[in-house]
Amino acid sequence: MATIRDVAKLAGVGIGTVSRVISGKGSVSQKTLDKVSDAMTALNFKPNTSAQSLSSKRYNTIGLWGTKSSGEMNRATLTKIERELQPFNISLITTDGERNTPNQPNAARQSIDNLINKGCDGLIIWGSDIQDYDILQLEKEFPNIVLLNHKAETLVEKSFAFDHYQAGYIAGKYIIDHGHKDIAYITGWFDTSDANERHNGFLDALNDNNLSIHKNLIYRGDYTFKKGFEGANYLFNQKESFTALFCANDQSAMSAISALSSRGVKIPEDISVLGYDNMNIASYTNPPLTTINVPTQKMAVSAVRKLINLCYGAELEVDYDFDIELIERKSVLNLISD
Amino acid sequence: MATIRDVAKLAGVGIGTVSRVISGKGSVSQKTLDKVSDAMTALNFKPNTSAQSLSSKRYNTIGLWGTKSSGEMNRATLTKIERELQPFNISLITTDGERNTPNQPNAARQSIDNLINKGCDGLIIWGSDIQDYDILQLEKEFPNIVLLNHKAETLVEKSFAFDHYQAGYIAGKYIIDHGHKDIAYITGWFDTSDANERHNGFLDALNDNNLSIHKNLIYRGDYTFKKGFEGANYLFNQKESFTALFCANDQSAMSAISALSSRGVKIPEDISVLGYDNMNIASYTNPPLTTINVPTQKMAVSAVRKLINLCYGAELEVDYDFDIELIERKSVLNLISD
DNA sequence: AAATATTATGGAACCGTTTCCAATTATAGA
DNA sequence: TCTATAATTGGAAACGGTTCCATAATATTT
Repeated sequence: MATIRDVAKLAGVGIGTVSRVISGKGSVSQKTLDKVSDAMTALNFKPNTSAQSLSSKRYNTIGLWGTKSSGEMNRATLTKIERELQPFNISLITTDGERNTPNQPNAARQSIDNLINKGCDGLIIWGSDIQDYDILQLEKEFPNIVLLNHKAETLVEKSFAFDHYQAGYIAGKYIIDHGHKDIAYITGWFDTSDANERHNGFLDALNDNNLSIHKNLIYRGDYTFKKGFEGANYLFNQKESFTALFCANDQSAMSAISALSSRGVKIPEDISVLGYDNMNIASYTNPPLTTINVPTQKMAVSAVRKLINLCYGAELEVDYDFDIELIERKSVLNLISD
Repeated sequence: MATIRDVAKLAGVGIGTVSRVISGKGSVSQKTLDKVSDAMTALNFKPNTSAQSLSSKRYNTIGLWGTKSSGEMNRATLTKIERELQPFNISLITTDGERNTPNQPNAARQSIDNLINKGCDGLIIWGSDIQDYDILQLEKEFPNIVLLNHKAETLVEKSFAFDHYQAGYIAGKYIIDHGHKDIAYITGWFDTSDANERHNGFLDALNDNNLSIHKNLIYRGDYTFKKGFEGANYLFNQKESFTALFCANDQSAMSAISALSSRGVKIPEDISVLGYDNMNIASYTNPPLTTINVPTQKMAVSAVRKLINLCYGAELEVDYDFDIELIERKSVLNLISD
């Protein structure tokens, strides 16, 4: 591999000049620029990134921290993120992060530190798999972070999330407004604040309308197809009947629909089902799934842009306002005739 | 940040000794080891990865090259890969790679070179988005590569794939063995050799049994839900009727089932549907989808291990034999009474 | 106890950049 | 033409590790 010195020698200039050409900073006359460029192509010179990082303390790399439980972290979003990074020639390092456990109360922070230590200029923290306290602490020591799909109160500028409470509320309101009074609910996994907010929003919407869910009609799910399927069967077997079912995500909604359909239940005539996420597939279930659109990709784009701004100073358009939209398809029946 | 020299000074030893402690190579007496370890924790010393890479030419990083079109690259597989890497403390850099186009005949190679240039010890090439010729050329210059979900004839040791032709053949055979003669087919996207092999395998199975598909019953899909849905509607409207439908992947199979179901078609009584991929959701469709299991995660694990072996010499168990398994669920009816 | 082999240690040189400053050259103004 | 100013240039020093060799300390053999 050719080094900067080889280039300098061939071009008949000093190494400082070559460095200036590489970075595009500092002034170089057109004549020398040409000489150096020629030498670089002649030698197929590629700057050594380790050397660059070592001396500049700039890594041109950002880290993505998230855990397997952040299931939404799908390839499409990852691609979106990479697309934003590409023009700046910034790499993305992904991690399979750890969550805190009673046994390892610092697991999250430690896996984050590991990631930083690999040489990241900044970090995207995906999801709510880490406590706010830890986030704030981290941010003090390492300010180049951005939160995706999670909001920390004192870090609004760096938080890219929508209002989960409101989203839950909208879901509840929609079901009520369609005349349903007997409602069942397959929950998600209650390990993050966001999940709890959505949950509370949903329940509050019912409360505010003097409705409540019979405790036998709440099934504790975990976002998986499996639990959605099992949950629907469980609920169907209760003596309490229901006309509407809210599922904490589309995956459980889809498998719940399958479970119910295969028992001869007509969706939505017998039971309405409302999902949450608006996955690609939601338009292609039978019936097409009414659900709540989660603007993950938009949030991801803005989060990355903000991070680029923090790390490298580039001024990019950043959005903090993410619409929660209820996508009306065919899986919820309106019981109110007007 | 503390450096190796700070540690050396505090521990009262030379920098070489500290380096030996870090790497665990070379001999260090227990006494000095303790002194150095203490100093390292006291100073919260973390070796600088750039400096390490610069001087050792080892990056502890591998790159994952794949394009958005390799849709299977889902979070679950990515997590599997990261899990294999973690014990060795190796990072993963992902890219959104480019494919060659008539305008940019070297796009793929160039995006690979970029990735290598970021500092990778090795590369996972995911999918068939690059021509064999380019792969062989690359491998000559940069031998630490491994192919995932693609087989290059002269690179068997580095190829981790199953036999797509056979998989297609099995699919065709299964449908025939269940007595179907009027068969429809929603294809995939014919841009990779693997897709073509699967296609040929499927068609050959029919051929070998003196069956063929009416040209009106072949719909050119692209693996998306959308095309599966549209394809099913298109096929249903043809005057030629059919009792079985093969879809090139589960996504199209699922949306095809939805489309047909919503038109009152009973699956599998009226039309049988066979998928391909065995996605998580396949067990939870209505009816549960009979499909062909693609051992993506197993292949990924072996591919990574082989790569670790190539890059770092570790001897790990590597598998080259990936079963193609037809998962029998409820979406294909047996017309043969016996 | 002396000779020899083995283990442990220190530190200079090096990896390939960036940074910074001093020196040189070009340009503009008087 | 002579300064003053600005643009351009060269290269030493620094970034923080690894490597390697010479040397010192210990253990083993005779």
